[in-house]
Amino acid sequence: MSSIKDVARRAGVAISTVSKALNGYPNVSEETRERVNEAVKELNFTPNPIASALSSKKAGRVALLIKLNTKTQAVDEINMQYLSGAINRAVEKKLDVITIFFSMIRDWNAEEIEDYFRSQSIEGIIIYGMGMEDMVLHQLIEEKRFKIVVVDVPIVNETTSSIQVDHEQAQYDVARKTVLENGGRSILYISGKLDGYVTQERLAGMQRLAREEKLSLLIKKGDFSEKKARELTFRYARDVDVIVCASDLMAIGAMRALQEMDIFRPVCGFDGITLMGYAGMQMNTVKQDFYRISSKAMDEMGRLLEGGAGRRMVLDHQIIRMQYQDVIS
Amino acid sequence: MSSIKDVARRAGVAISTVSKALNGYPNVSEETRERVNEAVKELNFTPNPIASALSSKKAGRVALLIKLNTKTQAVDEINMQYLSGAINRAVEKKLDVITIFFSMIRDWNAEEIEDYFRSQSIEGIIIYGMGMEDMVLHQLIEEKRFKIVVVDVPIVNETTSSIQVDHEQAQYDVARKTVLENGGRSILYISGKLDGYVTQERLAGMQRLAREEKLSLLIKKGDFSEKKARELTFRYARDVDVIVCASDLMAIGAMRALQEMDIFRPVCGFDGITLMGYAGMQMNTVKQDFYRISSKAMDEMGRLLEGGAGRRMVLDHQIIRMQYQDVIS
DNA sequence: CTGTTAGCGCCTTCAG
DNA sequence: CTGAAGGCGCTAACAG
Repeated sequence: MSSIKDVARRAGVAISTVSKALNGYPNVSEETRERVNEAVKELNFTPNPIASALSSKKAGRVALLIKLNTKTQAVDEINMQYLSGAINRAVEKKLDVITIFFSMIRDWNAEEIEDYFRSQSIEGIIIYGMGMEDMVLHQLIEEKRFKIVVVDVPIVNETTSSIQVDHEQAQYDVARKTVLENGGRSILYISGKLDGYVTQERLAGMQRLAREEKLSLLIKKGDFSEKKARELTFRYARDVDVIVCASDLMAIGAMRALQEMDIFRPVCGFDGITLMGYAGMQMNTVKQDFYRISSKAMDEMGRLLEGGAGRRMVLDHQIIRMQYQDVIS
Repeated sequence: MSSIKDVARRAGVAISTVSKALNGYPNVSEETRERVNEAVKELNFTPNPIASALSSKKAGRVALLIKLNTKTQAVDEINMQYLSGAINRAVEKKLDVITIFFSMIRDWNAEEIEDYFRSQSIEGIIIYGMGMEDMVLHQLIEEKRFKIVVVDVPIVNETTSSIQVDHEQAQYDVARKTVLENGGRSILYISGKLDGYVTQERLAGMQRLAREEKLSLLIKKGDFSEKKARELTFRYARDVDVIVCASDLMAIGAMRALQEMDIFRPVCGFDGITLMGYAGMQMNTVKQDFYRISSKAMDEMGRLLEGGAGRRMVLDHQIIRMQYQDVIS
């Protein structure tokens, strides 16, 4: 491993000059810059990021904080999309990324969490799947000691940006399409967990549609659980014309229940996960591009780290019809 | 952020003494150790891993190299299990982990890959999903410049350990159970990609069973593709009594084809993924505990980093019957 | 058992 | 535009 010193000697310049040349400082003549670059090539030199971080006090490390659903791995594909989107983008931006699972810090208080991140030289955190009940995370955001990007949570401050699709509009769109395609005046809406931010937004979208289209709306809490959606469907499906679910998983549960009841009701979901196809069902759903959302989140993190202020970002969504053919390979 | 210097002053000892006390060196009196610990508490001190890494030249960083299946996200749960198993274990062992996707380094040559890892101060690599065709990875292993743990690839040298379940035996077990439960003398075996290591092992297990039980065996290449398994089933299912697939995904494809053909043949899979349940099928499969495999891989990495020699590790497996009830939440 | 002294590889003023 | 010098926070011999 050659060091910057070797490069300096090889190029016949001082160490500091090499540093400047490599880091694109303006005050280096084109000639020396070239000489340095040559030396770098010849020695196959790669700068040591550890030394660089220590010296400049900028590690450029960001943590991806992910909440794994322990109940079902069916939605792992969402997290995997999040991970790959963020990581690939981070490589391009030369940021260092570490992945942290929620379960690890679940029982820590805000101070412990902060210490841990500090001890890991982490400057930024991208948070996926945060709920209203995650008090310590709220605290972390409020304290503004880290640059934070929250996905699907509408909180913004000087050091915090938020990114998400418009859940209200998306829920409105997918439900509207489903109702228009199939007809029907009464709807069973199976919502998510009440402490989730997106739950409220999606619910609002559904309510707006009901208001505008003068539909009767029966709202039940499904907690994003396939099982609950299944039970709710058994109980209420006969009384309504259409079933709108706040997640694909619940939509699958509802659909299965309908099959067992041997009655038909149009169902729509939310997320656009592959599983949908495997479950052998066809239905409308909202396709969120998790990979892209996460890429953008990392871009935004780059901005924050460079001193930008927090802001709100809303990405677009699509309404699609998912089926088996789409997922088979 | 207080530094070791502050702690030293506060405790009234030298910097190096603090370092020794904190890193559990033996030659520090109980008394000073206590004083140091107190000072640490009072100052809320957390050691700076960057400085430590630079000084000791041990970053303790390991990379998780993961091959994402771009065709179907249905198996993301496997990778997610791998990731969480390794990461959680790494935290306990105070190792730094970064995740790297195969796609990123796909077109690099061995030297570029090595430079990249070096530049990232990575000392160890855990490789998931490596195939025989991945020449650069083989080169990386042979060059022995990194500590490597390969999952599901039986290669071992001084700096490389391998870890996996006994695929030969597992395939034998699951196929045997399925044949015994259902009867039948002729088998269609839908194998994986021929350039995969596990493919060969599983095939060998199937062949051993056929030999021992005097079964007739029709072997077809399914490439781990659900679609291919589906096509092969349409074509050959009528001629056999049982269908054994080298992966759950292919088993699902086979099962669906059978449903469309409206004939029954027992099918068994391999992996034990949740999707199996969602597909609404019941069948025998091999349950691999990916989380545990990955934890063990990280343990083994710890051993290698401390100077241990590479070795082969084989974990146990289970034969289970997976069904919808098992996966619903 | 404790303190002193060099660095680790790089960045960053500050003179020249 | 270039070079010298002083750290960043910590570890690791080596003296004492």
